Amino acid sequence: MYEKYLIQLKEKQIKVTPQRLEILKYLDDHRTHPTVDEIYTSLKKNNPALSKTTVYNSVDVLKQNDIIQLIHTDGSEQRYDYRNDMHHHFLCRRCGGIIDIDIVCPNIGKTLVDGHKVETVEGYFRGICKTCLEREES
Amino acid sequence: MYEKYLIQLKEKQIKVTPQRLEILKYLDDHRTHPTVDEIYTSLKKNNPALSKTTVYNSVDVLKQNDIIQLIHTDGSEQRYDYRNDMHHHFLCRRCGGIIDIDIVCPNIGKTLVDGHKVETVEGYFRGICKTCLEREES
DNA sequence: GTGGCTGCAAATCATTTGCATATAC
DNA sequence: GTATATGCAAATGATTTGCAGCCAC
Repeated sequence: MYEKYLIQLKEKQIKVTPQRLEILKYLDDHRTHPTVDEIYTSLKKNNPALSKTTVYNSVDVLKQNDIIQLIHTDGSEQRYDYRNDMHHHFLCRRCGGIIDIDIVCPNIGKTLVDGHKVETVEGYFRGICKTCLEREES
Repeated sequence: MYEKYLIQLKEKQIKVTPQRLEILKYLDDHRTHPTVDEIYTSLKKNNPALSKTTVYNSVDVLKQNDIIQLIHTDGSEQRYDYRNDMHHHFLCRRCGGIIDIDIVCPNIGKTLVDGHKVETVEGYFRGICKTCLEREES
């Protein structure tokens, strides 16, 4: 059950701890781009000794090793994404949901934009998500 | 000297105060996307009575009235941009600079992406800026 | 066995809030 | 004159840090 995550950690030569496995699994199971507090509150139910510091430390290690990525929404909190590939996000102003977007922009592949060397691009699309639109129509 | 900013405020029927004019002028003169603290520290030199709360209040009013815009970089601070039109930003990981980018992505104009209604798009390009690249070559 | 990880408490830092005074209109 | 803005101090909330004990390897 945790094999998949265990392999991910071993590959990057990160020490395997139950907390790290739980956090990684949580992010894989919850693709809603949770905050540290959401991860902490959920996992604390099964592990009351869990510390928020450990969640901060763990997501940081996972991010540094390119296993997960940090996304920057407009909120005051940092959110994490199990995906580590380049993609974009849609932020719904109605329900607050954050949805992965996989469209490709021709400019995005460019090495140089206005003379600057581009390494990564993050796009944030804002508006009303599909689900909220359908709810409004009815 | 402050005519331009006075007109901007009057047009939106926002009360004109010296603090608001100074903050607006500061943002127009400093296109580096400053933080509230940077605005506050700079303006305090000529107006020691200035309060940081006023800076927070003012940028908020200016943002609500679509005179300036808030940008979301990876930092822990909110940064403001005198421009209010849709454009993107390049974040240099070498010098920390934030540069306006005006390229257009065909997908960005789309009303619908994956069925979601898009209203605005913010693109964050990360890498090494032109100036830092040139410095490295020498 | 040992270095790195965990968990707790205290510290930090950007931002927000409450409220009395001052000011724009 | 009145509603709104300013400025101060205190509160908040996410994140970081210091440190003692624990655990993965």
